[in-house]
Amino acid sequence: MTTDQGDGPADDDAPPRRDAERTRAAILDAAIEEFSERGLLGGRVDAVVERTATVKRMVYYYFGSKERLYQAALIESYRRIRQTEGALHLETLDPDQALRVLVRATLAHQENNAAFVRLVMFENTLAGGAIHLMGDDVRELNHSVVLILEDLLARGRAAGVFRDGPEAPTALDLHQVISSMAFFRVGNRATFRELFGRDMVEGPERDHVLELIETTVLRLVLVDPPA
Amino acid sequence: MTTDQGDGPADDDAPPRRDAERTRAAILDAAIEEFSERGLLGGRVDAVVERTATVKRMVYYYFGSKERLYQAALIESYRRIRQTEGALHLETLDPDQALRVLVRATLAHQENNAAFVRLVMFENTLAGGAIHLMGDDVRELNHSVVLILEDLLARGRAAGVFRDGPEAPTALDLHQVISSMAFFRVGNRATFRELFGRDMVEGPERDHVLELIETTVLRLVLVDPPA
Amino acid sequence: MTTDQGDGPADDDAPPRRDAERTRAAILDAAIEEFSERGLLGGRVDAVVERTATVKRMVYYYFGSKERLYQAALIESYRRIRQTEGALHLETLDPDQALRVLVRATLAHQENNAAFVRLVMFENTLAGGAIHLMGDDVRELNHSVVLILEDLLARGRAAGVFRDGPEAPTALDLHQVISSMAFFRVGNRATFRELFGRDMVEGPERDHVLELIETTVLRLVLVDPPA
Amino acid sequence: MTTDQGDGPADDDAPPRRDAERTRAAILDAAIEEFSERGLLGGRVDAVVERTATVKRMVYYYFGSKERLYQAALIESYRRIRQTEGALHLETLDPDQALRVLVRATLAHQENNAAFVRLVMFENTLAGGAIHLMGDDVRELNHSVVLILEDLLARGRAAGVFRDGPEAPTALDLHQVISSMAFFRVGNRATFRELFGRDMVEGPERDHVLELIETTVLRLVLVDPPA
DNA sequence: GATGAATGAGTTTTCATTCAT
DNA sequence: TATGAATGAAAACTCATTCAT
Repeated sequence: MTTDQGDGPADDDAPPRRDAERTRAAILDAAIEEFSERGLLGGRVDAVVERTATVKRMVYYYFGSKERLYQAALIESYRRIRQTEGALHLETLDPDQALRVLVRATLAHQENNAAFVRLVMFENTLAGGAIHLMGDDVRELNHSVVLILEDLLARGRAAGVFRDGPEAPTALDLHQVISSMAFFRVGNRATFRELFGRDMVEGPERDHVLELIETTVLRLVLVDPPA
Repeated sequence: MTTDQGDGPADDDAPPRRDAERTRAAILDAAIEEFSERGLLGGRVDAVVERTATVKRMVYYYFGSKERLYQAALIESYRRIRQTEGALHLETLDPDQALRVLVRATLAHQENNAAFVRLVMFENTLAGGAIHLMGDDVRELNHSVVLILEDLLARGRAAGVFRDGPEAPTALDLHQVISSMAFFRVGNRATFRELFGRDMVEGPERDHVLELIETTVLRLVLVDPPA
Repeated sequence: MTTDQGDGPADDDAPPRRDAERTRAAILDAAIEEFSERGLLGGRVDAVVERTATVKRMVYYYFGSKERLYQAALIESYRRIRQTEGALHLETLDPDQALRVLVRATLAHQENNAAFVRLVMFENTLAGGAIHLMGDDVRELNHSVVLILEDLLARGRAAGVFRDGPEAPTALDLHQVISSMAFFRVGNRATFRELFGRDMVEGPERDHVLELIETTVLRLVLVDPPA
Repeated sequence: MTTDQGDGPADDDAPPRRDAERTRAAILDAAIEEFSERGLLGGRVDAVVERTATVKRMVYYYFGSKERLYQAALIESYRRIRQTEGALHLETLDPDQALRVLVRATLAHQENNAAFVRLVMFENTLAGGAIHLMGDDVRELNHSVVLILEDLLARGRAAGVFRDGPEAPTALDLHQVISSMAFFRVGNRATFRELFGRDMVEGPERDHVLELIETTVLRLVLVDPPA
């Protein structure tokens, strides 16, 4: 996103190349790791630096404070997600198939971005809650998911396969349900495995869990769910 | 947990005598608050004590270390839940009604015990995850919910109102789905409100959200869900 | 020394028998252990109590303070040594044989009373040094060893087997040499073994070390030492 | 150990610049003093720092923990001894003269390095004993003394002045005997003075004690000791 | 831009000792 | 005489941040 690797341009002859950006990016990477593992309060600036080739002073040079570094890590995390999404081309699929694909994609995505999930969990545990999320772009980004769902629902209702009427779930409802189960799967994995012996992310029960979540969502919207 | 052991006298209103149990319980209460607000890493022993009439030394007198206090707080939190549960008498209700009541009770409970939810979230964010939950009693306690669900499912299937067969959800499946949505509602409330403008816990959308969750669970198990 | 075990007298019918003395003695025993392992500064009152059936308050009841308890432990330790000594009947042996016996007895004694040796070492490491040894009885007790040596030396000189004259060692000289080697053997055992691989107290080199020390002392006083 | 690494400039009298080595060395010096006076358990990090121009934080910056600082002090102490030794040129002296010089040098050395003796005493009083001495360099260093003694003994035996045969003392034997008396003189000085009125280190009996120790060692090895 | 040394305020933990019964 | 609870002072250790080069 920021580093300019490889095909790089212009001033390659200046001995200290764009090390600035590289250093900044390296710190950010390390911060995402550190904070996603221990949160804002538990994460240590020293630990961030140790994951890096630079020294502590640079953190303050580039980010000013631990808190601002945390915020930068959070935003960067959201940004990376946006890149991954989008390319599902759900509009070419039947509504119910499209919904299945979306659910599976969401699950896969959070599975591959546990760091992101953890960051959001930490964010929610902070006093005021969600304080560091400022920025309309983040809000806008997340809204796009709702738009996709809205289109999906409209097509499904038009086709008569999705429920309609005042009782039927809205796009935001669907997003809430999907997010709930996707988050819980990754975020509460440890506790759930410890207490009930089920690993929702890896191992033999993984497929069953994915099926379960997909089914739950589909039965919520389908007019005529399969037995 | 409370005082008045056996031979204890009547005058409970006497000036606060030296009372080990009372002191211990007060520290534990304060710890649940503090840790649920800031987590193990963020919580401070000083802050725990400030919520109390005792001094810091007593924390170490009774609990040994900050970590052991945290663990005690976690276990006590689980214990309190058990007390609330159980008294629902679900066996006297029709299966589908019973399931509705159970869902609503779970939602209400977590709503009233945000501290508990937050503690579990913090627990899941810790390195190894769920490390502090050791103790079979906690595991056993949580298992009771699954047993209740199993009975419920059996009755519903016998009555022909709940789905049956290899595709049908198990008791643990149901528990996972219910927990997912109950946890997300309380645990991710801040982020969700910030990003989508919906407050899942209080305010005008509260009822809609409760309906949504109940419907999601019911449609998952009902053979013939209402339109 | 203090406890009154068994053949005990008088008021045996009073239900709480001489528990006072028993408690005091138990604390003293525990204190000797604790302080000989960790010294005055390193020893903890809690640890003393844990080696006992009583509680911490009793330490203060009987001894007033940690320091006074330490002092009591030190004195008691010296007292116990006195009991062991004395019964060697060296006067019935030839002077050189008597000296050999005395050396061996000293070595054996310190080997069996590592706690005592350690207490003395700790005492010497304390700031002022030997501050807690006050009491003429202790001084007198130790002087008895010198008297024994003086008698021994006189007999040996009279018999012409021990060196005489201004160059010859005095009784105190002998005591110093014997004590040096006896103390070092027990007190510096760990370091010496670590650095030179020789265990001076146990194992295959033990006999050699005992021989060495005996020889060193004997050659110092004998007029005509064996080749 | 000292500063002025390589490119360093000339002005050594400039105001105390930021100098890592200097700070580290100052802390180490202070630690040797503090720990030799009070031991690992009794020594306080605050007290170490007070002997210094730096602050407590630096102890942890450079040494990590109190225990590691103690260990560094112990090793540094051993290192300093090595520097003092070696330059005796014993090989140019007659064997018996050389042994006398070595004994006197050892005594003088420990007299001038009471801190070292005390550190070793403390080390021996610690639970496991000599635990902090790890490091082959320390072991190797100490072994050099034995090598010197071995050379000395060989020369003396060849010259017919030192005892030979299975009964004769080994180099390690000699080292043990010398160390015993040198250690006792400094380490048990306080107790010995208190109990027997003899100050082995200073005062009128000093010379007598040095003579005594020298004689004891010499008579152990000489074939034909003087009357 | 980059770097290692330095720092002060805070945080957990320990420990001898006293209180109330 | 015995006991468990309580406590304040001090100790070890941590951490975000800044200084000097």
